[in-house]
Amino acid sequence: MSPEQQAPPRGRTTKATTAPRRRRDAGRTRERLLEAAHELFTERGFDRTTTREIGERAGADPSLIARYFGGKPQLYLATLRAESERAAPADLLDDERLLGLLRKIAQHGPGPVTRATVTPYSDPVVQDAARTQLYERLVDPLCDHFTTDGVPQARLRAEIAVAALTGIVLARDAGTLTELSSAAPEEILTVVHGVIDATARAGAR
Amino acid sequence: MSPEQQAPPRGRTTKATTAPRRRRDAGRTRERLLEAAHELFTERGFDRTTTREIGERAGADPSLIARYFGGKPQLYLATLRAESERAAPADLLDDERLLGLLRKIAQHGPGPVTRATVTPYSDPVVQDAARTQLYERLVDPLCDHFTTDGVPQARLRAEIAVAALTGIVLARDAGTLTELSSAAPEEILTVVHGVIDATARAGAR
DNA sequence: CCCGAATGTCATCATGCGATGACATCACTC
DNA sequence: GAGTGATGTCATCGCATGATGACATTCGGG
Repeated sequence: MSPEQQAPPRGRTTKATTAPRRRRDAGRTRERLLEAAHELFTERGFDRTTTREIGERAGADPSLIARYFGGKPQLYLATLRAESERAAPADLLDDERLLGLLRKIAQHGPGPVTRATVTPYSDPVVQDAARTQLYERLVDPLCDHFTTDGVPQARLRAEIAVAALTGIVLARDAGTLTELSSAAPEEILTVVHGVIDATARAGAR
Repeated sequence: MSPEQQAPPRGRTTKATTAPRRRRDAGRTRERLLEAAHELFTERGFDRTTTREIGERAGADPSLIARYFGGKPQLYLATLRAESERAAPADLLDDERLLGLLRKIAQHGPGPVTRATVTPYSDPVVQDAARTQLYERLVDPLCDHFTTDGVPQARLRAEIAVAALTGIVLARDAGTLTELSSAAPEEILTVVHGVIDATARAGAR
């Protein structure tokens, strides 16, 4: 077909140093699979993502998913773990951090954890892992904040705040609500902040 | 196999009156399929629901779905239409109506329209139909309210309010956030109202 | 240089899905 | 009561998916 697809442009690496430069590198392949999986799970959710797609994007054979991770659900779990190591707990009450979060999501899409908030997954293990992440990163920090501020029903209100934020972020990503989807993070920051703030103040006025 | 599965317990209906009592009734079967589909689409979403399940719950053969509706996507569309005929536009700013909405959702689960807000569907026709419903029933009424109240960015804010509400309702249904899921509609009404209210007031303080 | 393990590729299987069409059964009209 | 279209049942197809194992290739150590 395409002339591009010629013989591998291999520089015949003179065997070179016994350096980490390997053409076959399981570790690297594993990483690429993980990355591709994270992207696709983020874009389409767990169910709509196929192992073949993951393999294609990672430039690896789908069968390696089974070999390296055990299967698609285990790959998903690995994705969650990787995400949790990278991301620090977010302070939703800090405008700057909130804006950062919105920007990051606008750029990279909501994470699998976010999606799991509103979409129950088939595999209970997967569902549970996602929930743990959600609490550690969003609910608990906000709940602590509310508690120290003397907000009643701190936990319930924190959960409502996170749920509302999740809805906003996911709707933005889904494109169902046109103006919301096309608005820049800065444009919605004020309102989103107001929403989160309202969960703390409602009724206590 | 099982003794239960004996000859059809047919009461030999003496032919009886020429009354509407028919053993074969396409209209009724269609209805049952529609009901079952609505329930299942509501519980698990479009993708996770199979035509065989729908048939089983409806007590009808799955092949009738193709015959009566054209296929699974068309059945989904019929579900949306049926839902739209039943449900009137909801006024999210009225506490009583909002409570009624929350109660209804707590009882029957969120409708397919609600779910479509945050989960893009594969079929664009389906997605579009869901969006139309969403605007007519929730966004537009709220937007009008905001406009007459002189709220700036009425449309954007209305969309954010609907998105937030959707997140709350779906998270409640998903069971991911424990306290939110177990709370009664009355318990969260105040906070939810505050959230919607906040979309109008934020920044204009 | 050679061997065994690690790594990657490929063909294939089993399963579940939606769809289709052939066939059986019923209901209504004449 | 015979015929005809409507209605329901069943077997099966084609397709996509995740998984599996056989095979090919490469790497690294002896």
